[in-house]
Amino acid sequence: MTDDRLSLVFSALADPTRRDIVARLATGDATVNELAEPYEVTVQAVSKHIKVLQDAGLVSRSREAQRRPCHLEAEVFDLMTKWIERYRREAEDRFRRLDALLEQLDARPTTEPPAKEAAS
Amino acid sequence: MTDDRLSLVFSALADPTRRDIVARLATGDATVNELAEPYEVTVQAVSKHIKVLQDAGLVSRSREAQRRPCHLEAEVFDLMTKWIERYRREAEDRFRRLDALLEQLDARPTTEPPAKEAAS
DNA sequence: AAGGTATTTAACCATCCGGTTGAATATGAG
DNA sequence: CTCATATTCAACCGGATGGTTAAATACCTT
Repeated sequence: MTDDRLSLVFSALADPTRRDIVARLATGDATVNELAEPYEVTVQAVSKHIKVLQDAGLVSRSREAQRRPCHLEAEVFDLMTKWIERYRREAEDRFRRLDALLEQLDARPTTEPPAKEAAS
Repeated sequence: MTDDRLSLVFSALADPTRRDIVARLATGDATVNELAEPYEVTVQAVSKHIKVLQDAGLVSRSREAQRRPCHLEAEVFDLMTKWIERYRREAEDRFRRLDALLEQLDARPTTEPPAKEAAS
């Protein structure tokens, strides 16, 4: 159902542990075991979290002996930012227009009725 | 489990229908019935979606006769943008530093061995 | 070949989530 | 009061999700 990229990214970041992992990876690459260490959950659970982040394109892996370090892919953030900014801007523009309209109405003499369709 | 605001917001936007509703609300307020019209799902399902958006602070309601128009609250986007931008910046900075380091190494004379412990 | 470390897979479980139908509530119109 | 409209609440269902334990895989070391 949620196979589009944006859904995967938002969904991945909806979990606090996963956001935490992203925050940790922003300071440098790390292995599953290193990432799992601070948490109480098993390393398998963290492995699953990383799978989710990977499927969302937020994390990539490499190989280095037995280890498989995780690397944060920052570009994916753009996708979110673009979406967010678009609708925020629209909503704020609309708000600004409404605000201007109200100011305009406010400027009129209050003796007149509220201008309910002043036909013609 | 996920009662923090950021989780609620990301989780709310992880659903395509809900993102669609947000997009729709960015162009103007609308009632549940109006919002439900374009979709195949029942109006109850849309009502639930709106509840989720409301709990995340993305949408507010008012009353107007029987209707309860939905209004998009754009400020909440800031929370996400801040979080996203923070880690993107960190990751990009790190990338830039690594890039610079590689360039620096690249500038060295290639006649020398790759500087990996010149043992034996 | 044998053993240790890092990681994933498999099977399972409880809970959450998005959807349904059906009944309840709230408000306005006759 | 009664009816119609708008919305929510309640109970239920199937599939996803986050967690577990136990076993398998991958790679290095000896």
